[in-house]
Amino acid sequence: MAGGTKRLPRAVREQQMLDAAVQIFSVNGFHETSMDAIAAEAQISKPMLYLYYGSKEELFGACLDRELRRFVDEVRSKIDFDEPPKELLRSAVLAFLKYIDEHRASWMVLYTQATSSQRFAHTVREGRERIIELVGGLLRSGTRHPGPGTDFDMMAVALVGAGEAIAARVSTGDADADEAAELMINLFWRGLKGAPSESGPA
Amino acid sequence: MAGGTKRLPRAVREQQMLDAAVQIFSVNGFHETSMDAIAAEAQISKPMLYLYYGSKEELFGACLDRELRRFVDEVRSKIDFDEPPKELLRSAVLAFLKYIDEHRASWMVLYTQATSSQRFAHTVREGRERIIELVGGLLRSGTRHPGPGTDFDMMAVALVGAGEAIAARVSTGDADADEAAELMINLFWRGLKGAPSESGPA
Amino acid sequence: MAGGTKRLPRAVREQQMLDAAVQIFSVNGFHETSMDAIAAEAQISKPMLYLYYGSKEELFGACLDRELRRFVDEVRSKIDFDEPPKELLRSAVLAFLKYIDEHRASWMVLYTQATSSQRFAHTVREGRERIIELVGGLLRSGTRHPGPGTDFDMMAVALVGAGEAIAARVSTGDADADEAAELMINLFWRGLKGAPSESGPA
Amino acid sequence: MAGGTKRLPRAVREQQMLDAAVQIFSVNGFHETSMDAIAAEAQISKPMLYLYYGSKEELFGACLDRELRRFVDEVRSKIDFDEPPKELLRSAVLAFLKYIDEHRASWMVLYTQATSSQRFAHTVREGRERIIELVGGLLRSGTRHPGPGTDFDMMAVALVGAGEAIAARVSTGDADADEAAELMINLFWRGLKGAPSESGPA
DNA sequence: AATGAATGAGGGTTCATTCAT
DNA sequence: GATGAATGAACCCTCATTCAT
Repeated sequence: MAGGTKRLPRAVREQQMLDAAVQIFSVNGFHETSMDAIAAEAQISKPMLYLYYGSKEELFGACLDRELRRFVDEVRSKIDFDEPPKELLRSAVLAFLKYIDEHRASWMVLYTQATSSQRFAHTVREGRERIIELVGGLLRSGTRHPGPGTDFDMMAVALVGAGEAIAARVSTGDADADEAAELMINLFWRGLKGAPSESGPA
Repeated sequence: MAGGTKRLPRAVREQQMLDAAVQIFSVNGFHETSMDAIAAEAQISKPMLYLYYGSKEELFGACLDRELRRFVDEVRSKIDFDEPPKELLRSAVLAFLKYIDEHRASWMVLYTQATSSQRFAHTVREGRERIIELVGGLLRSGTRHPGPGTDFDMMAVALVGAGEAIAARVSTGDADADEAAELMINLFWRGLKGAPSESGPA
Repeated sequence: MAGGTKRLPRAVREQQMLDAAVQIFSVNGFHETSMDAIAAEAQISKPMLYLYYGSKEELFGACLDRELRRFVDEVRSKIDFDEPPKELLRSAVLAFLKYIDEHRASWMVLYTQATSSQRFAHTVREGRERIIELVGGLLRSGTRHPGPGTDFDMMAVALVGAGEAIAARVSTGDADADEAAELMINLFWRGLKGAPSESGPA
Repeated sequence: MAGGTKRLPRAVREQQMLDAAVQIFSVNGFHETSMDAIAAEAQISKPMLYLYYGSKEELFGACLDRELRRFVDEVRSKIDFDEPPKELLRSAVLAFLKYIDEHRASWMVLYTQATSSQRFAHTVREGRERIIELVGGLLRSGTRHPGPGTDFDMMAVALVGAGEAIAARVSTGDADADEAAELMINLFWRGLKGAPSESGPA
């Protein structure tokens, strides 16, 4: 027949499927997405999905893995550890928010979806931990004389959490990536005391 | 008969059901929770759930409503707007984290679960907005001479996001509520520059 | 309390319930009617229905019995066996169609509903048989010299069937009871040969 | 693995399912038939029913459509409009009753069942109307000099109604198709006056 | 006499998953 | 290599029916 049956190398097929899966998962969420829908979006048959990924969960996991890796790689590539700390922080925050801004549908929602099922807490937590470690490292390396009890990791947790929240606003178009980055940097660098007005609270 | 099957007034049963539903939903998530499981947990029959709440979605919505209201009420009740700003901030952060700490299973996971289904984004978003407004108000009222472009709401978004991230750590037992509160307060009040060591980054 | 609990003599209650049941059954059909709906219509509680009628089926049966009896009684009362046959036939047909016309919602639909479940075939069939016997008797008594093979009962079956079909038209307002009666009488009395034109088919 | 589970082309399965559905629906009625029962009768799994027909209602509708079409086709094919009117009438009545006689379980009960749910009144009414139009056309074309007020359609309604009633007797085995046809033809052609005895009523 | 509270049982529907071709 | 055909297993929901008051 003319239409459907194309022979594609494995790698291409895999990406094609992941693209479709990410797309549909990000729109409908894990549970509300059917394998039929993904197969339809990928323009292949369902058994192919199972042949390549084994199960819906594994497919979703593969989506998470790819997107998280892409995200980490992207952000890593945008920062230069030789920069002075403040620039480093700015670069990282900007890279983070820019990535979110440019990959709304895929990453942000997928990230959200993943947290919904205990089954993927592992993957997401790991991804988030990697980011937190990255940020924690930034903080540690940027601090000349750290106090003995300074919990850089927990600070990184807060930073990343704030980043995610701001990112959610960015991803919905309710905030501008650049402005939000500036705000975050100021906020974290100088704290509430160092609000833009330079006057600070009492 | 032992003691299970009692005639209870409507109000009591309602709470009993909500308690069970919150418990199970928080552990398994919305989609992975069956009405059977909730009924079993509440030690009642399934039709009762439907008689009182109409559908699984409505039941989940009722859970959300109750927990969010409780949370907001609790935090609100713990802060005193007449305190000086720094104390105010401390009170709020502490109240927030304490609440999470004491209602791990229920609130935190339920909060997370709710974001998984597009259908409840509304409710959760509203709840979160109420909190953000609360925090935004704190900031506004605590700042003597705000700069003209100070975006208190976006700052509140960041703070709440950071709080949620820290809260997640608290809720999993990976952080102590009091210590985490202290860290957050310092972080936000003085920024990274004013890290506990008082020495700050380069 | 003020409102609900009224003491009514048994007979009154029974009729009140049957009225409600007939009303709802006739609108929604047997299977699509819930006992709740009937109780609500009758403004009593469900246990009362069960106390008086035992089950949904028995209640429906009671409805059928009452309506069928009323119908037969009504038609019987309108015809006078001393009239000449043609007048007798006219009276019967008219009484039949008039009754339908005046009890559309109740009888016609209930009659229809009843045929839907094997369980009530009995009651309905019996009722219909009584009518058919009545009509068959009319025919028999009206025929001076019946042929040996004349199957008056089967003729009555046909008459009643035609009557029901016409009645359905009457009950939906698509036919006028008087005109329809005239047509039926002519049709049956003279057959197609004796159509109104008096000319008849080839 | 005896021989049940075969891969069958779509068209074959469709008929197989309809056959089973007609069979079970006709015996138990719409509401009292479960999809499980139909699936069991068709020796397939329930999801197949849903894959092919979407819902119980649609499946029932498909049954109705097929059976009504078959019926109309069959009766139409058995009559020849070039015959003289009386023969035409006889052919039609015979074809009608023969069809019923040969398709008792399926058609007659299905026809009856369909009237039980408001949802299928439409389909059945349409089918009946088609038949009535057919008969009305027969009458019209068979009458040389119709009177101005002759309501052939209403006469057709009566004829079809009588036919259905007779058919019910035939379908239960309480009447012979041929004898019943003869009776109907005589009755309609000559009316009660022209009863078999040729003597007629007073 | 009357009812609010409660449930056992079952039906329609969907989906992830797997054969057989 | 690729797929149309098929299903087991659950899940949501409803309803006739019955206690306990």
